[in-house]
Amino acid sequence: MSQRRQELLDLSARLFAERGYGATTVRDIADEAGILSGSLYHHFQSKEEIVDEILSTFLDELFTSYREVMAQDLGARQKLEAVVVESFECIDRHHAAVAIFQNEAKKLAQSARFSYLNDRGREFRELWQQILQDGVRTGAFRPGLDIDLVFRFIRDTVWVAVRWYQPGGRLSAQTVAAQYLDILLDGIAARRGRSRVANGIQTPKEKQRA
Amino acid sequence: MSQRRQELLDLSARLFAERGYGATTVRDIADEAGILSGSLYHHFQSKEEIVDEILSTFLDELFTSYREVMAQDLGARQKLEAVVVESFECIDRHHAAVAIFQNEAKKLAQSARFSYLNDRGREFRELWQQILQDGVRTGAFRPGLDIDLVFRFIRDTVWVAVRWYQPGGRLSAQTVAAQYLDILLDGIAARRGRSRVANGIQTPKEKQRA
DNA sequence: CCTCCTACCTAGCAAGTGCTTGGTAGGGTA
DNA sequence: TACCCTACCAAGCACTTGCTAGGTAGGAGG
Repeated sequence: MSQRRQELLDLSARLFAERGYGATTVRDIADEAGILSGSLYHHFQSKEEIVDEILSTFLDELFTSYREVMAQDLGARQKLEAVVVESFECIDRHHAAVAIFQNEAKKLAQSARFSYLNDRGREFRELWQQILQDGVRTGAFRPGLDIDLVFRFIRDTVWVAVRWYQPGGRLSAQTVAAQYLDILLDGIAARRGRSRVANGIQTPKEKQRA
Repeated sequence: MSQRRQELLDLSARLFAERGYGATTVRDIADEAGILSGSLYHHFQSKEEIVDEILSTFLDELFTSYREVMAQDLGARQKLEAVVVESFECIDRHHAAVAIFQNEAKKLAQSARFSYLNDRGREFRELWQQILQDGVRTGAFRPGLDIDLVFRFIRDTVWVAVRWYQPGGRLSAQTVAAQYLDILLDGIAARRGRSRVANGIQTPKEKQRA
């Protein structure tokens, strides 16, 4: 993979994230790169190939780290914490790709070329629902949870954060993840007899390093 | 307002929600209506006017009901409950308009015609943050909450539900609202010595009726 | 020196885009 | 009868879209 090609991918990802895939023209991309639109076709076969490569690269990395977490011997609550942290770190590292995925996946997945988006979505759901079910079974999470509903709440809240989260901004991915887990696990209502301070959540990776 | 015009607005809203505003052509709308694209311009001055009317009608109604809630003499927790319920009911009633707002507001708001979207966004944020601040001050919500962060979590989770919520489906807007509030207020973690059963949250309106 | 390769340019095509212009059928009103 | 109004059609214009075909500058390797 040539360096120039990677530059064009990064730059395209930024524009797709900002303006949307459909609203970004090949001329926009070329302008940003300082070349003419036709010259893009020396590097890529089509506009679709660009967004395809952006998304599949990102998804491959995300699911690799998800599977690492799931392979570890952890309780449901720790798995949930680890996966949430992993997700926010992914938003941090692949900000543009996550934004594109959020905004365009539904439309793109209708085309055969992007059918893997549906597969990933299914794997994603099964992974989260397994964590939730395990947690309810072992007593980590409270009984009677509507797994389907809780899954959607978590999924949406985590990933939609890409709309306002800024890598390198006031809040680090780890801080946001910790605060989010705090709300998700214990709620925002006041309560007595229990410390509610952010309690130093660690990813499995960090525990390994320590 | 002619009846035909309202039909065209509803139909356009559906298409904009499904395919996106930019990706829906005036020919798509006309086809769906069984007329030719040029004929649309008898009813509307432009494609922008269509989406403008869809969004402003929806937002006017939403903020009317929000202001009703805020005018009532309620504690922070009840206000939060009422506003969440009101929001989910709004998703139920104006499904297409909410979806359009979610997906297109950011881009549209850049144009002068849609500057009111920014105003609404600001009023929206101030309203929610006031509830959260009151709640922390009066002890209804736990101290030390990052108001800014919590606001974004709530806002995103409530409104992004439009992506999967189906009016007339398995879950009613009230059920979803109740379960969501249950998670938001008390979390999903197991805990002893307190009933965690869904606890019959009522909107102020329902309390008036009762 | 010659050949090849990478990265680009020039010019343009076919298919669409929002929107305009001039016209018409059919119903209500005076 | 004469007129007007609403709701539409027919045709097309100016522009933008993704993409293509053929060409070129400059460096690497024999």
